[in-house]
Amino acid sequence: MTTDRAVRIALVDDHAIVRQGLRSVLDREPDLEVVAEASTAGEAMAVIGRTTPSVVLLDLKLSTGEDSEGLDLCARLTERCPAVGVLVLTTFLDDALVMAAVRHGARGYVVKDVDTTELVRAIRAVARGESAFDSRSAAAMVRSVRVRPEQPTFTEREQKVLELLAHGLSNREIGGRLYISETTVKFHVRNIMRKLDAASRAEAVYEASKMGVI
Amino acid sequence: MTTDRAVRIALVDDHAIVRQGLRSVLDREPDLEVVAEASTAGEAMAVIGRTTPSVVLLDLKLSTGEDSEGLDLCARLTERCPAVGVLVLTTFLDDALVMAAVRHGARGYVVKDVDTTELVRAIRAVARGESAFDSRSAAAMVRSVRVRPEQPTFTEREQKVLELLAHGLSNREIGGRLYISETTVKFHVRNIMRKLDAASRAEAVYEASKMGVI
DNA sequence: CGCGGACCTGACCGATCGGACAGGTCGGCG
DNA sequence: CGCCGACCTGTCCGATCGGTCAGGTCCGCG
Repeated sequence: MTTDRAVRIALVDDHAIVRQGLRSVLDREPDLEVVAEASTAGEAMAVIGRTTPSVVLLDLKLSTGEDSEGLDLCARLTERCPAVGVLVLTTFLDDALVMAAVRHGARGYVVKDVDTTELVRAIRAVARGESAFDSRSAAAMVRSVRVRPEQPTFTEREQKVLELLAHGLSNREIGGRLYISETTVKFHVRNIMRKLDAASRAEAVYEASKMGVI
Repeated sequence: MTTDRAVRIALVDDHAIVRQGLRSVLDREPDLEVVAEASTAGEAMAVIGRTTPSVVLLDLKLSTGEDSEGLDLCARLTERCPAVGVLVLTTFLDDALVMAAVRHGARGYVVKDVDTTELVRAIRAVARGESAFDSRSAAAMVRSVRVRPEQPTFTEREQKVLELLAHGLSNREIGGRLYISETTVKFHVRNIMRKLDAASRAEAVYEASKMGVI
């Protein structure tokens, strides 16, 4: 009768051996129950729809070797079944991949060589609706998000201009908003572009956005 | 003789009571040692330079009530002393603030009402050079990073144009790069702007960058 | 076999941009 | 005091953009 209280888990990994290993690890935990397995994205969608797990352990590298298949599955899963939490479980750590997984709806990211207690802890966290990242994955997110140290500094005025620039305002409109002339705005825009080494306002906005200045 | 192996900690919080509370909690852990306290940013910089802690517990809300003071301190700390790990410890959870802290060099973020074991675990993780976020902070990062579900889809061509757009190329240059005419590029740019509801290419790049399309 | 979608191309025009001049004020700092 | 940096203003011009017409091909889907 622990069934209705147990965390229902689906395993999505193209390696049967890995699934078997996970199953044996998780079977030792009385509150965890593996209710489904799948080796491909299509299979996963079908079986998950039937078995309604609360957590999906997903290896992004599926048969095709393309990450996109796993990411795509991740996005479709979280869209169709918002109740299920996707916990990505991969062999290698890739900074960009962590970010990509999160963008596609994953609620956690764990590298396969963490010890089992940490994996189990992550699963329980995701089941509770929380997020779970092992320390290296968290570090990867930090690296992806953190600004570069050589970040140029902007004056207050440039900062304001930059924000309005990003929102698509023309020089004249920015001038009106800041009570300065269009010419002055062009002056600031030029300085901004110079500092960011950008060839156009579009690139300036891109660089500034990347480094979190906006 | 545990001193040279202990994690040296600095407490930066403008409330003496909070510092006292933290100190009593951390004193119970034999491997943790509070070596410095500070209530203002200036004080913190001075005392941290002298006592060389490996972890700084930082409350972003300092006396001024402005987050910027704490963020600024965070940035200066991590710049001047890359060896110290800043673990942000705040009362309230603010999605934007988590991101801001990370951007300014923080290696962890914990809300004050976590239980002490989790706090201690986070401190040890940061001391080891790892990252540490409690589950709600991690969730905040996820929310900040995740794309909105209403994200428009771009055709392959639009995707390419968008990338070159972000790198500051003009329509003509993009056309040259993709072996299509300038007119065609303008056609794609218009569609991109329409999909992103942007008034200019600059705003289009900003929106696309925000949602991780580029 | 039509229909739509993605993709491609042309011409035209006013608005805007990017860059180059040439100025100005104000406060801080040596 | 003179210098510098942030900020402000102007004029001029060619390049580019944003928008609007008008067309076209190719392919998949009903």
